[in-house]
Amino acid sequence: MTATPPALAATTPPKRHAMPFTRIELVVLTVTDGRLAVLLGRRAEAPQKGLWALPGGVLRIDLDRDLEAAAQRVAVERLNVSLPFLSQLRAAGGPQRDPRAAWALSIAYRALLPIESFAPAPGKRLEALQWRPADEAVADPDLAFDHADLIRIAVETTRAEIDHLDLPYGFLPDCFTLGELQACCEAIRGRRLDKSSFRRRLDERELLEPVPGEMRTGAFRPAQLYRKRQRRESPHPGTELDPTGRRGRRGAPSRDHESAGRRRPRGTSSS
Amino acid sequence: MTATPPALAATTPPKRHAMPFTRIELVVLTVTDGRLAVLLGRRAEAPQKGLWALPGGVLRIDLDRDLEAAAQRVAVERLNVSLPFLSQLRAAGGPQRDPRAAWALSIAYRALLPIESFAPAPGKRLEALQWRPADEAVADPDLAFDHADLIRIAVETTRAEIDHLDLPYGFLPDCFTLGELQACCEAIRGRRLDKSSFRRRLDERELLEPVPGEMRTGAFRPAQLYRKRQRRESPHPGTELDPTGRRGRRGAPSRDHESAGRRRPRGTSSS
DNA sequence: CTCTGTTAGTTGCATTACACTACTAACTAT
DNA sequence: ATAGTTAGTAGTGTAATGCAACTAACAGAG
Repeated sequence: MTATPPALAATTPPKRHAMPFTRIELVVLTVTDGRLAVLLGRRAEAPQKGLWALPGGVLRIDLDRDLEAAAQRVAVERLNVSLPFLSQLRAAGGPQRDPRAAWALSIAYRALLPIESFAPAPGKRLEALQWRPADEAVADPDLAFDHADLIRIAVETTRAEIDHLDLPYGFLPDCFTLGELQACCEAIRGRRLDKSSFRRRLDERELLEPVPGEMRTGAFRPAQLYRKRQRRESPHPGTELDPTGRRGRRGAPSRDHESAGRRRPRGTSSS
Repeated sequence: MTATPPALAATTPPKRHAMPFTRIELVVLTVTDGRLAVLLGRRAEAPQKGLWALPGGVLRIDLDRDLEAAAQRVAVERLNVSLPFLSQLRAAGGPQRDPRAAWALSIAYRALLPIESFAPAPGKRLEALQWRPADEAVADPDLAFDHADLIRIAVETTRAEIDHLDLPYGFLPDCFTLGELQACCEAIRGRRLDKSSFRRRLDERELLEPVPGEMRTGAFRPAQLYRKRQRRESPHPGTELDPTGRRGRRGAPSRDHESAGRRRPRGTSSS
């Protein structure tokens, strides 16, 4: 193949081309009512005024230190909240995406939020906020722009993480029971999981540690609370030789000696 | 919920903010010499003139229909080739990334290329092209900008795909033998794979189909040629939320686990 | 108090997926 | 014919998982 001679290009000064209208869009997910839901805002201004859309805002190169900081700023401006679990989803761009500009580029970020510790309040340019079941939003033809596509990608990504046992800490409080964790994963995946397998896999991978003494006491039998375990450094990969096959912690946390929680057998000795 | 009155915002005219200097970077991978390699170009101009870097170019909103088209245009301009297997990797942005602009944004795309059917030729602004082993490039502190990071992400993504048995069709010709496929996967993963397991997994997932009658006859026993099988429609078996409403987390007496929908008959080897 | 319903947590077993080894088949070169 | 190399298949032991049954702990109804 013949290379196009770059002769003329060399003479061109560092010309400035017009740059795209660049925005951040937020796909904020939560688990509520046993289902995965996405936060939508009703647009208070044109274009697409009145339609439901993802919260988003323009990238401000005078304010934003990087893309993630931009997403945080947008979250504060539009939702009056900060998002601890942000991850970049993808970028979408083209000339037809937004009538405000000749060429619009959006970087979509995904956030996971536990709904109970989150009070969204509509901010600039939004009339109202609404949690919408994720599957419903993906199929909604009335969402503004290409936002249904972005939501679909966010949902697929999140579900794939669950299959990989990347736990959705973003949906959970600091401490949680295994039942709550499983229910959360089931809500995301959209199907029931097996309790035994689920716990065995968690145990083998040593992702969690019990919070000593802490139990969640509800209507029924109290449950041990767990929290995320610090990823141990693995400076010596593969040298974890342990022919016994015993993993770190084994057995029942509730049986974990007297230190863990109160043991108050019922009428066995008192009667 | 209480809507904050957008009083002041309404008075602001649709002010135009400065937009980031937006570029496309290409992480072009291939398999050569039994290893994963990445294509680097030596920069012919400032900044970082003379350093090895990913091929890339400025997004042209007057030319590019969307981001992928922009990546294709850049590939033609810089490498004189078109890239059939493109996928978006991620976006990176910040004020310190490129001295040419106050705020630089790069969208990185990954491409897979079979090296034999590809003749790269240095195009505009590149003095030379070079295939560099991927692991070496990731560890190279002399690469321009943050390109080593982008390469690392591309390599990790590609390796994860192999583990998932997402086959690297981009590295292969239309028809290939199972031995070639396995060698390719081994080069990407950087370790040997077991022939028996590899073929059994391929067979179970029904990813390939034999090209009838076609054999690759080389120095030794001829091998059957295979090609990618059209993805059969798999409308994700109805495991979406079951409408019984028993998902309320608390109060689900149902013992029924929604077990795997369709079961695949085993041993469907068709030889 | 007992009984019942519900969640927490464990155990055992069957099935499956996989790694490892070994084997047969087909071809070329000598 | 023999050696050498790749193609392709089969068996076997082990680990991962799916499934179900079991015990434990608690609240509330009666």
